[in-house]
Formats: sequence, C-alpha cells, structure tokens
Amino acid sequence: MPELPEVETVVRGLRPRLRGRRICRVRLHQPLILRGRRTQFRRVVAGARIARLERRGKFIVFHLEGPPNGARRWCLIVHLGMTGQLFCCSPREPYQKHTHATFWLDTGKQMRFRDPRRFGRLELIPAARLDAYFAHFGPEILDVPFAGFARRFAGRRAPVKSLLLNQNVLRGLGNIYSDEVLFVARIHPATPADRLALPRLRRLYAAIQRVLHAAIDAEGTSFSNYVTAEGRLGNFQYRLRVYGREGKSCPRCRTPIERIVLSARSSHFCPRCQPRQRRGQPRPGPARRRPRQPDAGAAARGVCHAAR
DNA sequence: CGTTGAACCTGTTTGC
DNA sequence: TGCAAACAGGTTCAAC
Repeated sequence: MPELPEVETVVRGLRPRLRGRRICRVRLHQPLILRGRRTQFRRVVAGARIARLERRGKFIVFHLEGPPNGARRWCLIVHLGMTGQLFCCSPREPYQKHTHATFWLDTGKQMRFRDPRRFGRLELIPAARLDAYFAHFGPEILDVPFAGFARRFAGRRAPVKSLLLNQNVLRGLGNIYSDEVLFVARIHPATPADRLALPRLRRLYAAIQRVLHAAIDAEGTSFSNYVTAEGRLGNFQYRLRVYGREGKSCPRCRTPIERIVLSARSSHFCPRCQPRQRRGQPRPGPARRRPRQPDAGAAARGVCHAAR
C-alpha cells in the first residue's frame, strides 16, 4: 500500500500527536515484526521521549531520547510493508485483527501498528547508525537534483520501470506511482533506462515531482488497507490514470490501457501515449548496432550519455 | 556487478 | 455455491 505519498501523509498526521511525547509502555503482540532483540526494544522504547519524526523514502524514523537509564539516543524505524497501518487512537478503541504492537503515550492515547500481511517491520538502532542504515539506498526522490537523477540511469539496461521501483537507485516510488509517472512522462515502462535521452529524462523527472506532490496533497491512494494517521482514507485513487485500469480507456486518447509484467510486478500503460520509442527518433537496429566498447568514463561523466 | 525471480504473509477477487 | 488459482501498494536474498 504505502509509497512515498502515503508514508508522508502518515508522518504528517502522527507528528503533532507524537512530537515531544513520552512512550509510557509498549507491547508487541506479534514478536516476528520486530527485527533485533525484543528485550532491548522494550527496555529502550518504554519511557523514551519522541524528539521528532521523519520520513526517509518509505521508512518512518522516530528519534528517541532516553530512557532515563541511558544517555544513548535511538531511532525506531518503521516500515509499513504492503498493508501496514500506524495510527493514534483511544485505548478504548476495539482492537482490530492483525494489530501487532501497541504504544501507550503520556497523552493517554495509543499508537497502534497493524499489518495483515506482516511485510512491515519495526527496528531499533542507535541514532549514530542511522545514516549508515540508509547508506545503500539511493537519494530521496523529491530532493535529488536533476543531474543526480539522470546519473542514476547511466549504464543501466534494465527497464526504466524496474529502476524506478529499485530503492537502491532512488527511494520513494512504488508500483502505483511508477506507472502514473511513466504515463505522465509518456514513456513505455519497458524502455531500457539508458535509452532515455535528455528530453525524456527531463519529462520523467518533472512527472515524478508533479505526481508525487499531487498525491501528497490528496493524502495518498487508498484501496483496501491504507489509512492516514487519523484513520481517514486517501483521495488519490480517484485520480489514477493507468494503475489498475487495464482494459479501460486512456484518459488522454481513449485507447484501452494495457498491462504487462516487469520484475514480477504489474505495469499499466497506454500503448498509444507511451510507445516504445517516439516516431522519427532513430533507434539503432539490432543488425546495425555498433559494438560499443566498454567505457568506464561514461558513468563518471553522468548525463552525457543521454545526450547522444 | 547488474538483473531476475522466488520467498515472505494474509486477504480478496476471479474463474471454473 | 464451492473451491482453487491468481493477485495485491514492498523488501530481501539467492542464483544467473
């Protein structure tokens, strides 16, 4: 469920309820969702103060101070997986099935973590290790400048859709918004990433910013599971143009939307608006392709390859 | 190294 | 209606 807009919406909803508050008590109903030691988790989290919250890619990071017995600072990292929910409610609220953790707050409220499919994870790490934890991920997709964005596609032959999903390349996009972004940018999802020349790369970059900001404004996309921190549904599901619309007509040209599988994930696109390559743009045919010498300098030069 | 596909889970929808 | 298969917003790890 949760991609960048959904996670951002959850963090924005939780922040005013949690910042500066203390966690009085914690209980794990399903220990398997925790990575690392359970005793340490309980010892550190119970009594800790939540100094601040942030989103990194699709992860939620709680910066914890305390507990009183230790000077160390910790980060509680939460990933919502596919069906995870993190929300505040009254202790009197009936427990829903698949609620895996409860945090009692000094406000008298609770924060609960619920996740039917159990792909979500909680993890506690020392604050000093936070940057190392995220080091192998790509840059934040809404913060990366265009040059850095373009560099990520250099020398990559995988389908552009697969790269957009790969959090080690750029972090934040998932299956829904990758399809939406490629539609807006008019790029076929199976296009090899290093075949995108500058104009299409710029369209892709602009589409990402546009679609993600619009989705954040709409508080995300709700199908069955996703809810905001207040338990409300998002609104972007009414504005999806290709995702989940196989066989329905393209909002731009009325051609039926098609679905293909890439990296074992569904990709939805308009075959007319998103052709494999634009007409009039020469493509090296297989028979006439010049054998390219291995060129280590290409990656270092960044976007130059895309301008050819 | 880059890329693909299976595995991890439960719930819902689809098709016979 | 009943049942099985297919599919679902993500990540990780093994294998090629």
